[in-house]
Amino acid sequence: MAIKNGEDITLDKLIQPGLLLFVYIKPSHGYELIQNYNKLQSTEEVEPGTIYRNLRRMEKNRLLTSSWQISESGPARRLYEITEKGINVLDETAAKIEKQKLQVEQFLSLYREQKEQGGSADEK
Amino acid sequence: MAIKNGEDITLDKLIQPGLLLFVYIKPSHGYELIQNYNKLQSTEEVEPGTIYRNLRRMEKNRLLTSSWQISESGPARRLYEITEKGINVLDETAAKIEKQKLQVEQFLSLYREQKEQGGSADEK
DNA sequence: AACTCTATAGGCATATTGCACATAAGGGAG
DNA sequence: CTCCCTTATGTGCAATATGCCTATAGAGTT
Repeated sequence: MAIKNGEDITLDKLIQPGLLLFVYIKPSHGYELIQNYNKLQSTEEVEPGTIYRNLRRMEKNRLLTSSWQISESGPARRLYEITEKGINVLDETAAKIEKQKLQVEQFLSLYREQKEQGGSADEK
Repeated sequence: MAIKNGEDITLDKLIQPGLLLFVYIKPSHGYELIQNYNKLQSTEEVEPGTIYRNLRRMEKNRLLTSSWQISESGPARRLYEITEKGINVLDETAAKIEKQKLQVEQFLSLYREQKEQGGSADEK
């Protein structure tokens, strides 16, 4: 979460973990990852610029490597592949996400609990 | 996720949703919320400064209201209560978090699927 | 020549955090 | 009384990440 307005509460979009996983499944380039990401994930769309910057960042951090591929049609594309380090980080991140899932479930169960109990007596 | 190092992938800590829910359950002040938050949630600890700033921000956005309470022992504390708007935002946020849970589950299932299939032939 | 699609990327303003530090009340030890 | 610890709230600064907009460029179509 970053800019926008500060008014509404935004949630994590798992950009880096998602990209890392996609590239792990199949080496790919930015434009394709944008398509995949925005079709698969059930959240708001992510800016192309954000995707590209995250890919460059992950390459800088040696989670990915890239090489230019000349395609028969259209401009050259940067093909990303995951590194050993990237796989390790992916594994660690998956573990963190499991914890986050617990956290999310904890939030939702607390929320529902409160809605059920407080809802009847405190009907406004 | 914000500062730190840029090296490792950080996940959302649900600070605002968590605080909003806690205050919804019981009006409370910052110091107490820090204790609750850092004890209940299964993630890394959150800076006191971050908690206080989020509370002030949510008050500015009219999700919370605060009033000074003088306690018998120790300095005055700012007691936060949730507003109507805050409850609405909490409800909306809970809906978003349900979606995020799906997203998280989607990530984990894709991840495990890939680990099982790729794992046997590619044992490091 | 103009337009569209593919493909990558940077500038700028804004938002948020981590770390450190400041402030302040009250209580206990010496 | 002074020093220190706990409670309690907050700010300044640098760093980081994103949204929105714009630039660049190859290749094919009209």
